[in-house]
Amino acid sequence: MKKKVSIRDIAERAGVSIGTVDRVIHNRGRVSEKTRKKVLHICEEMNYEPNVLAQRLAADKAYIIATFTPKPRRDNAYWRFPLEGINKATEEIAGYRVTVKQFFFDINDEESFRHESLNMLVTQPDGVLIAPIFHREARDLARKLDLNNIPYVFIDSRIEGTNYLSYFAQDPFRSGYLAGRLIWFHLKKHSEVLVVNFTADLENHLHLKQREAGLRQFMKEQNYKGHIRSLNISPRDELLLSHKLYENIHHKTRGLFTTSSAHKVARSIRKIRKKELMFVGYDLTPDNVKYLNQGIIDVLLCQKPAAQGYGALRALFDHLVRRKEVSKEHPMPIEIVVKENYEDYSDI
Amino acid sequence: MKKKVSIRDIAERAGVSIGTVDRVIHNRGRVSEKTRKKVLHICEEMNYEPNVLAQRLAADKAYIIATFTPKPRRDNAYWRFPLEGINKATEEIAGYRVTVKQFFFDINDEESFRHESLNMLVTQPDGVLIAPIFHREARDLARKLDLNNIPYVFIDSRIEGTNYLSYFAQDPFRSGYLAGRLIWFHLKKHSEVLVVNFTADLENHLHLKQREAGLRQFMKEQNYKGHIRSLNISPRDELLLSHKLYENIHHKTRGLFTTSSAHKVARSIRKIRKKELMFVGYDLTPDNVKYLNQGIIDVLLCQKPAAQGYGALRALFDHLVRRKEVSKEHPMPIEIVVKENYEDYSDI
DNA sequence: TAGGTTTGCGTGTACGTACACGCAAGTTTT
DNA sequence: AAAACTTGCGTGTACGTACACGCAAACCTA
Repeated sequence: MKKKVSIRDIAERAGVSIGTVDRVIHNRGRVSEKTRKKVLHICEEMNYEPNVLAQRLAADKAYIIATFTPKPRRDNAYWRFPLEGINKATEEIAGYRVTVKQFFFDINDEESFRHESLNMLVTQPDGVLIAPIFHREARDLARKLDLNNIPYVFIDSRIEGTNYLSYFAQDPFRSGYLAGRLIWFHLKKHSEVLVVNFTADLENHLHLKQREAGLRQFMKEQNYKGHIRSLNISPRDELLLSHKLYENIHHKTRGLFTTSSAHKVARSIRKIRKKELMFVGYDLTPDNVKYLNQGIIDVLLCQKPAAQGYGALRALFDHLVRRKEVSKEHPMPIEIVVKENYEDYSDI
Repeated sequence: MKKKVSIRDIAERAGVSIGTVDRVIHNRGRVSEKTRKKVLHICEEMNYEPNVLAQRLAADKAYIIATFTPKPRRDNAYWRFPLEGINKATEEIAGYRVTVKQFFFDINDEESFRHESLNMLVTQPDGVLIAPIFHREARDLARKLDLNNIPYVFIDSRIEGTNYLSYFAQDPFRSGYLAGRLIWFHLKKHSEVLVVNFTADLENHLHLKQREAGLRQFMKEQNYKGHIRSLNISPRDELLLSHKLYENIHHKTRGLFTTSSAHKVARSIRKIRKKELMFVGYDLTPDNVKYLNQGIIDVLLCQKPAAQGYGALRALFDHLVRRKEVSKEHPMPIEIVVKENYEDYSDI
């Protein structure tokens, strides 16, 4: 194939040294206007494109990317998945002089977010991946990063009004809307649907609220006449869950939608006759998958957490190292997972 | 941060020259067993990983990758998608001295496959991506490539008994099995299911046959007592389709499964009352999506054709350029697509 | 006008790897 | 035993770019 032109070729043709060409290309100044024009013209003419390999090799800069996510724990298996994606991307970009440092905070403790974010900042990262669980604290962190001109990417959700490089998250309303469709397949004319929100403060977990809103919107658009009940229950009252469910599920109930922690609801309703009930929940955690396999849960909506971690890290890499344009928006697909295809989603 | 170890570091620690380390790493021989072991041991110990950039720069080889897929046409929109994935991957690896050349054949003409494959071979590609539509011809091509030690990757399906580097395709049986589950959600005790195979020769399109087999297997395992009809119709008899469908769909029919060309069936049954019928088909072609949006088709199973093209090209890149181990098996996930999330699948 | 600064350019080394070559010591062939 | 290989290793150059350094000539300052 036709050989690529190098700055040496340019230099030769222009009758100058490669140093001069280098200065022109990088706008380092100290070149006469006449020479500059000439070199640029020849670059154009010979269709010069820099050799990325040689650039990176010569630049020899070691990048540091920091990740900042909730610490995965037994009752919080979900956050292992983004880490898997992060680890995969880390492996792939090994050899490019990029160091990825992982930092964690406690998902139930705003203070740990503040504290650990400082630990992260002192490593002087060149880019940061953030799961902005705590709105206010995450916004403060974003501001600091903006001040220092450090690019950052959000996963899971995003903070409006910040200057993020990109985000990778699912639209909660749309996913609820889709859940509506799935339950709809199974409904009869006079059935009922039960929505379970497992949280103490629905207003502080807007994505759960939006999931429910999406489902109700769908039913409304279908002119569904049956009743849609909501059951909001705090994690503190977990012991009451079983009782509450029995109270709210009866022979007309043909749809069940949990906006989080599907496995807890699944455990409670194990004994209810199942073929009658279309049960849709979220996320492929091991606990949830167990009940999916048992046929208690029918569908799990997946937000591809591993892909989020993977994509976000690669976005930072593309931006920092490869200097490529990165798309600012990355709405994650809403994956429909049933017993028969959940294996497809066990890896990234 | 900790500097990456180079072969120089290895050489220093081992008390040999970098040339020796190079010979060990590349198995060029002419190194005493003792030295070899020592160097390898130190590589392990220092966790040496080659710098891809420097490797590529030094090798200074320009790779050629050829792709060989059906030419996308108006009645064959599907094959645009793999190309999109191929183009995306091509962009990503631009700058690594890799040239991707696309070759096409006519999906209805075995002769064009043979002919174009020769055109492809004369470019002396270093790796090939193949859509093995014609079993016998594809096998011949694979043999030639094997003889010349040119690695190749299959998409869409694979030819058993060949020495492919990797494949990216969906398991047709499993996808039919999954379709069974989806239709099952909608069935009543005494309903019927209709399966439509749109082909002249089911034996020559085994993946369609396997899709149907998967569905039947699922129903069998559920102890489904209702009837499952099969309607095999040749594309030549397309005009009869409408009539045949009316003949085979009646008030008890609550499931409709097309193993291909869903849009043609959809067009024919537009006028049949719909809410009663759960219609599952394959592939997100524009025609199919149109009927998905109109509510005629309920679910499309997607085999991620763009991801297949993308993954296959990257696999070749990883193998040739990055010399990384490539997984031989890449079963594609079976994506469940409904009206409410099809947009998520419009890009890669 | 001596001294300093700026402008404009070339040279040299480094990045990490591949590979051709060379050379001494040991081994086989004639 | 001389000639011809083989084994085991080191050296040197190339890949294309970045960047520090150096050095004239031109320009400015006091």
